[in-house]
Amino acid sequence: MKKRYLVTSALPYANGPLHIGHLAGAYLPADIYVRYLRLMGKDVVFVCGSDEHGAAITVRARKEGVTPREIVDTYHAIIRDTFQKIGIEFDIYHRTSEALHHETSQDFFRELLKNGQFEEKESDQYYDETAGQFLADRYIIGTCPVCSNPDAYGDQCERCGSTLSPTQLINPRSTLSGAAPVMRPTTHWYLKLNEHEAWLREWINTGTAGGQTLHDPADWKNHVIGQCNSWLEQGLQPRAMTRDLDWGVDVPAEIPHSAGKKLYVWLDAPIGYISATKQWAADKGVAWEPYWKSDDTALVHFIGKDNIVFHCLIFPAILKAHGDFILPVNVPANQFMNLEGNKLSTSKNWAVWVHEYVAELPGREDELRYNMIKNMPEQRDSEFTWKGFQESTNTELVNNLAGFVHRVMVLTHKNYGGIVPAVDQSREFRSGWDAEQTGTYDQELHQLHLKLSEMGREIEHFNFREALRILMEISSAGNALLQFNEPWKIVKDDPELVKVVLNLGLQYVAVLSVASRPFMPFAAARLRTLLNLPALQDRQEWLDLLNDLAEGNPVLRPNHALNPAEHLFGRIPDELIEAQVAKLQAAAAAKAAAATAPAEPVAPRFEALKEEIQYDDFAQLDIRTGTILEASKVEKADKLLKLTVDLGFEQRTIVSGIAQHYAPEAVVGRQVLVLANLAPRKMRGIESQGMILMAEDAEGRLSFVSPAEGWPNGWGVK
RNA sequence: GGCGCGGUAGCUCAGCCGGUUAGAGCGUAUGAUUCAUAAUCAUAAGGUCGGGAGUUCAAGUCUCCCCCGCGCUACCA
Repeated sequence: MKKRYLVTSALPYANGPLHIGHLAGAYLPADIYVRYLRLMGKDVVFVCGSDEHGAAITVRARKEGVTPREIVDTYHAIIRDTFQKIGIEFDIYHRTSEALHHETSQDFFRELLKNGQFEEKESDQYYDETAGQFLADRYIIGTCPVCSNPDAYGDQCERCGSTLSPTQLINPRSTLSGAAPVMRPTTHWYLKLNEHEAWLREWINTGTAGGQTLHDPADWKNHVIGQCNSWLEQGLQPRAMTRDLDWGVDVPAEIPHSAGKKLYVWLDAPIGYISATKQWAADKGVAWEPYWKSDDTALVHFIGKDNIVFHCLIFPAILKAHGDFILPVNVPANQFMNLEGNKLSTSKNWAVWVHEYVAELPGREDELRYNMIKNMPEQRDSEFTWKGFQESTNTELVNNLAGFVHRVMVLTHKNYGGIVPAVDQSREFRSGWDAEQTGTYDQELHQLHLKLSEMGREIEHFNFREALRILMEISSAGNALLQFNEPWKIVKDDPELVKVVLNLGLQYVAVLSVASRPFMPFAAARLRTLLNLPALQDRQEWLDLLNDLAEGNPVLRPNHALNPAEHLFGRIPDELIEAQVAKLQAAAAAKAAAATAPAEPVAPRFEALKEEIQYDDFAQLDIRTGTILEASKVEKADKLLKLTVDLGFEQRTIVSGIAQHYAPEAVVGRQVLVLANLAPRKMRGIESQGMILMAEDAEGRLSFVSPAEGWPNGWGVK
């Protein structure tokens, strides 16, 4: 293992909140890894931050009539808060809008320029002559060539998901002025990636660079290496590192032609890792360089699969081009997590938003973490379902884990008043790991040692699901230990054996209190409290535990007093997941409805006037004031409400087609106008004795028309 | 269109460089048990390893073709 670790998670883009896919992809795995390293006493820094630049943010700001700064401030706060609540514990959560980051990125640009890594190239880009500026891809909309969506963006069509370039759009227009953009030449700095191709190929496939072996490619995931080779085989092309943008890091002003140019995301976001480290070091009063420039540091990037080539090829090329910097020792990219059979989609609002989860299911952070780790998309895309979430919580966390802890605690309280009993370590009993085997105290502690080190090994190799499985194996073995030895039964005949079994059961729980922390930090803390052990401080408690177990030292000493038994987890009732599923579907349906609604407000088209009539024609209508007394839905009718209306001199039953606009309870007490001499008519078996007058607009919205408040019922309208 | 990664029990997923009867958790069935949030433990049933062909003494594991999912990428209107 290396001397120190620098762990990064992909910077979340600050124009929206986090969903479970983000969590499962880049943040939870990193958090597990880092928490484990801390418990092993390693020197580790875990950095992240908001990625706050780019056209998508300015587009959104324009649409909402606010400044880009307001957008990023809002989401930066939400995201930071969400991480904290779900227990993702960064050493620093920075942001790319900080001055420190701008300086760091600009220094990188200067250094690369000085090293001759760039070539200036001219290309044609769309330009808005009215607004007087070049247009980022996002600023151009037009008809999608694939699905004919008239409002596709220049980089992507949000309806069909196609990746586009602005030149593919049919009838492109600028979102700034609405004008058709024109092509105009512009100059940018291109990183000569082609010159880095050879060493990147060797580094990816053999782990060696500059004659030095830096990592073992066998430790990298298949899909990561495959994706990189896919790119390498097509040949790397120079890539623009600057853009014509209005929200980002300026190309340093002293450089000719820099006016109006911003650093493109690849010279911005990943360098955010470095800026964050610098800020952390400054806050802490330590040097940042060893974490980025020392061979005995392991740099690990946690990302989603969409980010592979940038973290495995482009960013390493940038680091190498700069010189001094180390390369990542691994980039354990995860695949994607789907939701209830469909891809997560922000634009379709098909997502479980983490900030909503922590608000709606407070105190259940670990239940989500557990299910996400259990289904983490480590090797391929995986799936989150609310039903699965309920099952994993109820069967594994509540039944197995919490059940085991509770029965050991209860039995100890019942038999020994909550005091850890002293034991005769020579006694043999049935091992929890094998019903056929007898075990001794020493052997069981040794077995726990093996399981704990096995878990550590899996975590070190980014096999978090497997590590979690072993955690549950310890709990199951604990349950079996009780089951095989039946302390509740033998307590009368062989009290000494009961002491051994329960003491050992408590050692299992103590091991769980440490081993569960990387995965379920909140539950781990509760376990420490139950056992009356000090809270974990990330001071190599895992390592100490390994050593103690190896030497046969129990974690909980005889006569140690426990706290009262409490349940570690609570069941998730059916209603809770039904509500979440309904919410998910409603949100998606609302979004779909909004998408099909006319995109632009069309000029209102009033109905043509009807044929002229005489006063006598009007006088035939007997319109009266009335008040709705009762209202109820008509069965098997979507639109109908059955109303009882007071006309002063009598009450009428009136069936009215307003159910889709008004809930029954919302119309009771309402004053209305009633066409009182309309011939009765049966609707859905109910005779309607009149008609409620409503105003209706072009979109079919309805509104009651009524006399002024407090007007008596039964009087005519002239 | 090209490239990459996947397609394994009802469900969610492991299976490294080819080698005894293909694994785990959940679910199901049966039995045991009652300390514990109708929890726990044991046993069993269940898969022609996407389809086809080939290499090999031997293939889920290698090669080729096809189908499906996902990702990256090209090009065209």
